[in-house]
Amino acid sequence: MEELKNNIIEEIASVACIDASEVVLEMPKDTANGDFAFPCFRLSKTMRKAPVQIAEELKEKLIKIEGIEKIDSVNGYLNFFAKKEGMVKSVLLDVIQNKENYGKTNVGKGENVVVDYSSPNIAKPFHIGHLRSTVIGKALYNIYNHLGYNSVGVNHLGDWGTQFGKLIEGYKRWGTEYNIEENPIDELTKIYIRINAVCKEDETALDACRENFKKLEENDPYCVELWEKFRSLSLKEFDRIYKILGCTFDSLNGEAFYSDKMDEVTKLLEDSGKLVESKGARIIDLEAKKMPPCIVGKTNGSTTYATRDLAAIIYRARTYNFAKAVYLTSYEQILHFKQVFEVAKLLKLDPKYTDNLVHVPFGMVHLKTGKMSTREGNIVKLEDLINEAVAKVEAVIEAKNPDLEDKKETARKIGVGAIIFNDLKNARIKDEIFDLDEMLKFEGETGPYVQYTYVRTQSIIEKAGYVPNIEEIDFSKLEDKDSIEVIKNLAAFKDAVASAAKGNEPSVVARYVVTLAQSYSAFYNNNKIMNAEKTVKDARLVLTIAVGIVIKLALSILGIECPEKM
RNA sequence: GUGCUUGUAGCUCAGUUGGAUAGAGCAACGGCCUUCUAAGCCGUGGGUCGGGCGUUCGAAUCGCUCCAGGCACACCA
Repeated sequence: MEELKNNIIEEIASVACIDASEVVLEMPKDTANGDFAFPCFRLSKTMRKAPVQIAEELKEKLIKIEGIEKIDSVNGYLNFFAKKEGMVKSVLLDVIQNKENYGKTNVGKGENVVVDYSSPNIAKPFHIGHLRSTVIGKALYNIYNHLGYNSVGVNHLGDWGTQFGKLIEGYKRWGTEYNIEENPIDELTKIYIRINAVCKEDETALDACRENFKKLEENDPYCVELWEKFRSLSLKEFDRIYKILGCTFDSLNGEAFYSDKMDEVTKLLEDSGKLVESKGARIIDLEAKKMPPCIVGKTNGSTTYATRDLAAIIYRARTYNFAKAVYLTSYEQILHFKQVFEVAKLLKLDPKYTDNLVHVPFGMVHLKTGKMSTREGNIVKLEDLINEAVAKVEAVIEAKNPDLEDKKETARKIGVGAIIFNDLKNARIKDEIFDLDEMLKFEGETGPYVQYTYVRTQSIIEKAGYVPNIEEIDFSKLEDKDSIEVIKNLAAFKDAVASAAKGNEPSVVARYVVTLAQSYSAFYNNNKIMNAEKTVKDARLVLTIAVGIVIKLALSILGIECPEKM
């Protein structure tokens, strides 16, 4: 398909005497306008002719292009009609021969991309707000891998900061009232909410919390012991959730990991001569960049989130020699990362690192009642959501396919898939209003719909009971409109992945796989496979196999599993 | 107040580097299961692309401006 496109581009370039980079081809929405189109309008200025005339002249000169059977000139457009059989053959061979490696490239040249994602706060519930960072990050991780990068997934745990001073203070005051061994996160959350309420009323309590954190930074044994306890109990719970989501990390180095790496940051910033004192705090002034100052040292001497992020940049540059480092957080932190990335330029790192720090912000999940806040206690825990989704899927299975084997496992894959897909299908910057009913719809542009389409392909392959020899397929049997639509969508996979990486936007792949599934469903409804004449049946089977491969591949890139039956 | 961001069908959203008649899903209505899984398919209705001005052969897309929502803006992360 790319080859065909390149042929056309080269021919146009040579005939029109322009550079190939100036030839931009489109894929017309309406198939009546061909498979590729070249708008001649932009040439009209330099060539001093009407677009229609240019198109006509180019058409006359373009005598023969490999793989093209017809060229039309319509209203200033040059429309190219591909030889269907060749196009069908090249696409299907590509998919069938490469299987799950279809569309893999080596543009990443094995270089490391650090993906900083998920990053929940220790001792707080893993709620539906954390889901976005986790699923978008995981998808980007897979997307970069597919493009030949080596992704490094870092869960930058929120395991440091004043919040631990608060928890320690709360535990000191009322620790015996709560059973944190039994139900760590829920109980710690109660303590957290309670101490926050106290701090709101009582400034001295807040000071005590800050003092606790300072002690923690200074390795006070009591504080460290409590911190370790909170951390390990929380991680145990997170592990359970990551397992359900099929999520793994290459590093769990959170903020605490950098607590002993701050001095170097401070030293480097001092050396830069840009570190100044202001109102008792140590800051980098960013007025020249039209930003508020970046605070790297608090009045009481302890560090900030920014300092730890700077230490992390140094550490990751040295450890991973990254080609790119992407950070997944909600858009609340846009300014923070702008500041940190600016200050990072003062750390004397090779610019190849500091020029490739990318914050990837995403929209927030709101409840109908407003913003979620652990402090206020109005959150939806992810695990509760997953349980509801799986329960609903189980009910659907019971109604539609009660004889299904492995109902529980299938329900898990579908329920979790529905939740993940729902979070990935829209542009990441969009806010989301949490609506359980909306989330648990399994019809239309949803995860279960795509999975269902995959299951249909597998069902047909199973029923056929054989795999046709690709060498013997008569690809001319797939020249009907439905088949061609599927073929074009199969070919579009590579662009979808590339464009998702370019914009750090997994929704492109999610949209893509829906489109592929839709085109196959239409094909499936309009064309009988099993009882077609043998050569037709074989050709359609190969198409079906290819669709199965690409749907499964695309979903796996999105971090979604496919049941074989449902 | 400053900066960023969002605004497209009743609802949720797509819309390639500006291109041909602005597309899906949901909801509504009407069809399609004695034949490969109806979690499906086909059809109908539904649009001042927030408003205005501008650039251009051509604007949902680019620029300016206004309106509306959201977020951030010194010791939370």
